[in-house]
Amino acid sequence: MGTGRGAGRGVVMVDVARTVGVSQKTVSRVINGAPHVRPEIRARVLAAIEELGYRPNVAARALVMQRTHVIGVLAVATSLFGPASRVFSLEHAARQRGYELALASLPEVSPDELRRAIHGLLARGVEGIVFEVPNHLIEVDDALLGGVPVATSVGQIPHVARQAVIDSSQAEGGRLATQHLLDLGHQTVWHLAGPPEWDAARERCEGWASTLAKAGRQRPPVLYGDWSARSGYQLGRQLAERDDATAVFAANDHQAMGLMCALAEAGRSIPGDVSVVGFDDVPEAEFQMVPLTTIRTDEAIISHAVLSTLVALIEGREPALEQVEVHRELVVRRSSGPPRPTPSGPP
Amino acid sequence: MGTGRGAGRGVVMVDVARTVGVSQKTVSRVINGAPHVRPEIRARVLAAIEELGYRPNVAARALVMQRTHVIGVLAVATSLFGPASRVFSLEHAARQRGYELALASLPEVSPDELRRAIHGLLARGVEGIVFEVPNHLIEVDDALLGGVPVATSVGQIPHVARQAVIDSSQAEGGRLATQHLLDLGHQTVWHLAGPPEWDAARERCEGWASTLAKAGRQRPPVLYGDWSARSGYQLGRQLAERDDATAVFAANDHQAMGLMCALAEAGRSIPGDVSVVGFDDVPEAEFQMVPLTTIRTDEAIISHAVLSTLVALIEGREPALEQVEVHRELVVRRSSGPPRPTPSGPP
DNA sequence: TTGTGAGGAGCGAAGACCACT
DNA sequence: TAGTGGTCTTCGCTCCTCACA
Repeated sequence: MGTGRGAGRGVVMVDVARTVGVSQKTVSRVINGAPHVRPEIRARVLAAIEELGYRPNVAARALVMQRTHVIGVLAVATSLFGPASRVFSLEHAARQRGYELALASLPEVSPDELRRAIHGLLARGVEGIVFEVPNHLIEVDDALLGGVPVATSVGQIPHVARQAVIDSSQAEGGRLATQHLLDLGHQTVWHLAGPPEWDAARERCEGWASTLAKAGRQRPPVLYGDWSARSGYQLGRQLAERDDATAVFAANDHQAMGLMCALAEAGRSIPGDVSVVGFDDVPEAEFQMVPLTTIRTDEAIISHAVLSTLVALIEGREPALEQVEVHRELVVRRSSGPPRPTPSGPP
Repeated sequence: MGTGRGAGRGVVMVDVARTVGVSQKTVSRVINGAPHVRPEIRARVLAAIEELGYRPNVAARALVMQRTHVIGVLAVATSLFGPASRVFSLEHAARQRGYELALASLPEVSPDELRRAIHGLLARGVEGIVFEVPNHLIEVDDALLGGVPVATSVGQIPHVARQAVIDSSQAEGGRLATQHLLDLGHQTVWHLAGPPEWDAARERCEGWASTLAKAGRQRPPVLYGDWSARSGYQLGRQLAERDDATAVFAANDHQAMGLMCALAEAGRSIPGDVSVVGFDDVPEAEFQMVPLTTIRTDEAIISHAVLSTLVALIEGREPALEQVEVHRELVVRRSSGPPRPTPSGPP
């Protein structure tokens, strides 16, 4: 049963036309700002629209225009700060450009789930898809996508013709963090990486590795987490046992928090015994019990760039930019400091 | 000129019908699982659909069915953990019921922005709206909503006929937290509340106040924050100066983190000098340098309840439940403990 | 001519109704 | 008379064509 009608309880364009005494086409012109309508008629039409509470029917418009103005977003791990905030800034960017988002957040990260989700998005008539998933998962091709363009900031997707890849140069952040710790006088820097399937994790790791290499420092083994505070804690327990680790760069703030928790538990002081640098500058990083030194990124810029290029592809233009200048900034707080002067002997 | 078409590059139902050699109507029947189609024909139609890569046109379907199956979500403060995770679980709940979400996240919280956002959602043809905003903002009425039903877990909305309010009994969490601290032996409990405009903040505060009252304890003044770690820190600096505050219940984990930061900065130990209890159990609460005692809630249940009732309203049924049994659990970690024995000597 | 408006076709799918077995 | 399946119309809107100032 149910009324089920989304808006305007059956008031349609022709009703507006009739109350004003013009043709339906004229009302259409007014709504779409088309020319050839006298100002006086325009005003009367607008008044009638207001009075009747008329709202255009999106479905009818989409049908005839062959456009839905819907962009799909495929996201995983939306419980994490980064992915979640990216979805919201994508939504914001989309709305600014006259599009809306269709969200598909994957509960599990499997190629099969991904295919299903893509099917779902296409069924909803999306005109483009943004991938916010680790790109090892993305086993897609043009056949599956039905020619719909895609965009991502997580790295190139194979076998897809119409795609825009935004290189957000995450490595730069890794360099900043690592160099900061070296500048403080640490011999070398350990790294709690994110999952290597994530492009962002690989790039941050690469920035770390290259900085160490350039400084001619020895590179400790990479410890891989999964972005969670828990994984940071678990890896941190290993690190806490060895006293040659005086500086650690964690791939995100939550892993850094877990690390600090493990260090505190082991009785190691921050930054006295171990300096910690995170990545993201989540709002609460500043207010940890030891305020966290971290890398701040303007994620909104990346989202806007991703959306711009995708919209360009959708509208048949060549995407303007593929490299976006992202402002990355080191925010120094209390979790990083110079190493303790080494006495000649270990404890 | 872009192609702009969302799916299936122009393959429409008639094409499927022609390749099989049946009428368009028969294909429609197969797709919608309608009766009166021989299994053999059904199989051939399905095969043709697969082969041609046919995808139903959502706009056309929506037009003729007078249904969009879109539910709007109006959210603010999506940078916070709570609102963000609620949006995602709403999305999940909606998808399970065959609906999709249209998201409108408000950058600023003003009644004017809210009206604009509602207009936007209605223009997108939403069949119902979920409010995830502090309810003091919600100045709406049926005229503005055009008769679209609403649902919320943030409290009753005045002047709206078709609405479902889910009472998630947040007060219970406040009681659990406060009682826990009293049970540990604290004389009384301070409260860092959330912004009083939020129903959730008021309820948690009420749970705290009533527990103190029932125990016959003196009630310290309420300190109001804004959910952020920063506000927790600022209020915490005030609290850190007075040594009669031995136990604090913060309205969410992030305020609790800020509080712990301020306490640590002031040299007060946790839980030795001050016990802290949060609310939400964000994933990193367990891995703070002093792991945070907090209240865990199954937010997903609330979201599902909100969506169920809204869908019931949309489909013209009477909503089944308005009160939902939410599992709230005290998670005891290291940030709470017994008070230090007072030097003057207890009785 | 140059605005300014009306009328009609059709987008893709589903429902009412009819025509065969 | 059931079960099948086809035909025609309709949803609300935009574009095209054409009529009138």
